[in-house]
Amino acid sequence: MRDRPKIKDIAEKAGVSVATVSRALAASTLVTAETRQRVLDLARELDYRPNVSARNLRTRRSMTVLMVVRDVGNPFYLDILKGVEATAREAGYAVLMGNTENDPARETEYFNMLRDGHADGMILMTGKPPPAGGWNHLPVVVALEMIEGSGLPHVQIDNVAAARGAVEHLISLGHRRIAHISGPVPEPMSVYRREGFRLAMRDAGLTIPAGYEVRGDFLIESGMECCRSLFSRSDPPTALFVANDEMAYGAVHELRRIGRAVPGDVSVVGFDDLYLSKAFYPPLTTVGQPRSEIGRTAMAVLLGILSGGSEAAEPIVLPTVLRVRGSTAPPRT
Amino acid sequence: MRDRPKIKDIAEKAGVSVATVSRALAASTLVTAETRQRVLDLARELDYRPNVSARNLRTRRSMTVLMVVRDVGNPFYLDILKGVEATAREAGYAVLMGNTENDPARETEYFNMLRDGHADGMILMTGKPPPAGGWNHLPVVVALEMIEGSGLPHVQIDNVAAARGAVEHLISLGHRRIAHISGPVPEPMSVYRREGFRLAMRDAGLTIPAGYEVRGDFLIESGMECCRSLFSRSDPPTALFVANDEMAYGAVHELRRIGRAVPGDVSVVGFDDLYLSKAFYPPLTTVGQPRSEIGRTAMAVLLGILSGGSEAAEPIVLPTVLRVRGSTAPPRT
DNA sequence: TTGTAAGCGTTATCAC
DNA sequence: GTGATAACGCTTACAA
Repeated sequence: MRDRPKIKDIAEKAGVSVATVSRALAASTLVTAETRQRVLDLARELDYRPNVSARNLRTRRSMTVLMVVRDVGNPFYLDILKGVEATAREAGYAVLMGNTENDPARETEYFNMLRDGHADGMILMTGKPPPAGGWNHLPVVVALEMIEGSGLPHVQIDNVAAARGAVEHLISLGHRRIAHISGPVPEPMSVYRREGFRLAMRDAGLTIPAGYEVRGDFLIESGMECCRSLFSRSDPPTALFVANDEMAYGAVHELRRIGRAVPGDVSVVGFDDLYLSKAFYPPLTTVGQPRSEIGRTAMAVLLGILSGGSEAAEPIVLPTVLRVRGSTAPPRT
Repeated sequence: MRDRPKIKDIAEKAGVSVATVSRALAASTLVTAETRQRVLDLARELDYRPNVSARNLRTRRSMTVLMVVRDVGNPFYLDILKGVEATAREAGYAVLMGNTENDPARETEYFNMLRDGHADGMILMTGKPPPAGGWNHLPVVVALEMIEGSGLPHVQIDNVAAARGAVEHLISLGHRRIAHISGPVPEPMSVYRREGFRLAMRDAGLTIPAGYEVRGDFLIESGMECCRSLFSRSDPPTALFVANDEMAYGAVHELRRIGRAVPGDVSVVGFDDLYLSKAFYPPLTTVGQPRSEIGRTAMAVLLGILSGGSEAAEPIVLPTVLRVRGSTAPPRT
């Protein structure tokens, strides 16, 4: 940074004005090929790089987007980040990481970064709406989560239908006593997955015994605890629909600990298809989400907004797929 | 961004000069408490936020650091990122993500971002040195990897000793025929872990049969393939030291596929202690790295450099711990 | 086609 | 203590 060559230096050496240099560098047509080449050669020779702060100040853009998640430590976001990063890079944008840890102060702080010019746009995956007041028409795309009534563009999956399909799989195997380990309801994503569970059960004419819906927090340990409570009952389930893979790992772990075979005694279905679920034992039956595509699509939508396009009013819903593996089987008869 | 209030607006409303406003906002002592309060109230009222581009241009700092990894999709980096992010945030820095995919062009591109003012410093985890020429004394901290002869500050673990300890564990259980699935040698990290394997074997007076060292690439599939080649031999090993957990998952998966029990027939030790290894079946014996602390420490070192401190000449070596779990046992007699 | 000059919104250096 | 004012390095009317 210190003593980097600037446009002025190139201008002096080339015997032209700074304006011409700027135009040449921008590949403007308003400059002869000859002078343009001279400037380019000089720039290369001096190893010139434009100062981004100066450029940003002048152009009022940062060519940076902000990706805000609840927890950077969650492996679920990896492929999404990867998709966002790839698409952003292609378009010349850098990606800033935002981590809220569900802290409201941090959430608004990241929105502020949009206004102070830190970033031009945001991909929001916290499920929390922008703070009220003057926050309209922000270049924000909501991914994964749903922020109802926000009017923001969304890129998501159909959680209800996906969950329903997963439970229907269990039912079609012959299970009747199916329990659900949910996410942290009343967050929309958790509510929708639970809703899918309920719909599938209802349509099959099955009742959900009291206490068969247990609330978790999406972490491994929580899967273990919820599982423990379900299997301390006198009427334990023969199958579990778990709201995400991590809790499913925990549930399987706990089942093994208390001596129940998976899928022999209990079938388990997860949600997310983390990259490890296929190497898990038993390989986990789970709902696959197109994470990488969610990231790429969200970034593409954001790019559209940033280049002045109109925002799509309808949420973009990407398809999921049920991956049937070794953790589900017919119930023991 | 558009039509945000600026210092000038506050100055006019407060009836003072922009200089005074700037000073008041900076909590300078060169301003009366009274005017300071007036400015602060006004700033809050107008919902003022300083323009970062203008500030960066003037101060010649971006208050941003760049964290560059080989593959953002690798879960191994999660806790490190989390540590970096937390420490950076406390110090008022934002974190930009860089992803090289081992592409040399990208690697230099991220170094360029340091020079063009995109970021003030970098935490480098690619193992690739800065491009030659004029790159001296860059505010770069190398984490995890080793870039020998670079003169850059390092935050790392002792891979040789950690690997050695893992293999000694297998030896102490009574194993004699121990094979090694390595990372992509000749990369330093992979070489060091293999070196630890060799030293432990040598010290125990054990020979390593030809072909007992198989080269992987740190991914699950590679663990499966390497394992397959080892167990197609007439003298298969009774224990495996695998250079990372992901390949260990793959190896265990493959062992199960060919009907070998873990740890009954074959013991397996991994490296990294990914957050899933304890929920894996069998729970994986592995070398635990203080990932979060590596991230925090690397960022702290970088902050020291950025605030003008002298760089530590000696690498900072953080301790590892062997986590003995269920994937290792004495060999079948 | 090129040059001149006016900003972009701050912070820092002077005076007063 | 406070106020003019000059940078910071770039882009872009407007002139020539």
